[in-house]
Amino acid sequence: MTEQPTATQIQQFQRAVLDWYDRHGRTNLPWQQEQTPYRVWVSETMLQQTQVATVIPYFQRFTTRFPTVHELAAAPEDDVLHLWTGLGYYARARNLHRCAREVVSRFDGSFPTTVEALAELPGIGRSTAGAIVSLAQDRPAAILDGNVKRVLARYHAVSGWPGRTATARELWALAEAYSPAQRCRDYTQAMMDLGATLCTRRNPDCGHCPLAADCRAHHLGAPERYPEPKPKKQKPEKPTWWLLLQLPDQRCLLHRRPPSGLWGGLYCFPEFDSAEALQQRLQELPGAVSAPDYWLPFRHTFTHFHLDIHPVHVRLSSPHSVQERDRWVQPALDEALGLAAPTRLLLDKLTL
DNA sequence: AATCCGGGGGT
DNA sequence: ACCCCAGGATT
Repeated sequence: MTEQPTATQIQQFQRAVLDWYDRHGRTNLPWQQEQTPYRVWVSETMLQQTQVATVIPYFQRFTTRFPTVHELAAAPEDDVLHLWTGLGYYARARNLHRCAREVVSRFDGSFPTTVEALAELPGIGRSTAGAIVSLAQDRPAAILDGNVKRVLARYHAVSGWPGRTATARELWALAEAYSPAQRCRDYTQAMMDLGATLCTRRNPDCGHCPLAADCRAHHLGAPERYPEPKPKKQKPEKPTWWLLLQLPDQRCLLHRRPPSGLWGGLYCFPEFDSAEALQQRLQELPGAVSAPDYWLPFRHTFTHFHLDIHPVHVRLSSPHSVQERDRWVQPALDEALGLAAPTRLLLDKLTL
């Protein structure tokens, strides 16, 4: 168990971090301009499990289409998922939308001002709530994102994987201990900048780090050993056959997935567990059907398994009536629908 | 307390 | 091929 720092150590730590921030901190990120609770919330949500460079264009499009929480709350869910297409972790988008509606209906469009109240909203946890309070309101609140985890785990040589409860509890205690009463916004931004630019996962630049003098991992000569990696297990492989049904006018049949779970709420090609199951479905289709064209399978890897996708392209002479959840979609048109990355990829190929 | 949820960029 | 990233919800 890591011992808590003394008051003197805390002051040294904060001064070193803030002095460094004044000289080297980042000030030009899109979400640092006009730091409202809404913009901080959207950016923090996008940045969960997603890197800054990837997020920037998504953030720009999203805040242009939805400048305030009111436009977001008023939008159909498909519009929100559409702007999230390719970002992954689509539950984030659904929670964002639900949360916007709650903020508008319950709080008249103004975000709550305490960590506790914020963390009760869908999609906002302890860290994101702390980010909104400290960054948008400049009031004291700790965050514990990947950057802060890395800085603190190294500074105190905290053992264990941060996904373990005991390790997370230690890191949170340290994050709270160092969180200052003044310059809350600058401190939070400084810790994220430190983790993102110097205290990086590999090849940390300890030579320029303001905390190196008292960093235990640095003194051990092995900063990269902290935080400890997640214990890995091998991923199972799952084959799937996707039916790419296309009309003479190029439109394709897409099916809306259930609202929760993998790719929840997104539109996908009809999927089958085997080629035989897909062929059986073809026989049930009304109208003339071309011979199936079996495309080269490709792999889409998730956190926990490999999905081996076997696309089967079939041309259909005329559209048949479809269920409520199904739609005929023009692949070239960027319709307001949420699509998973492999679906977007195949639709692009179908326009050629 | 452990598991689930995407996709991309770096090495 | 493998690493993991500005986490939160669900079980």
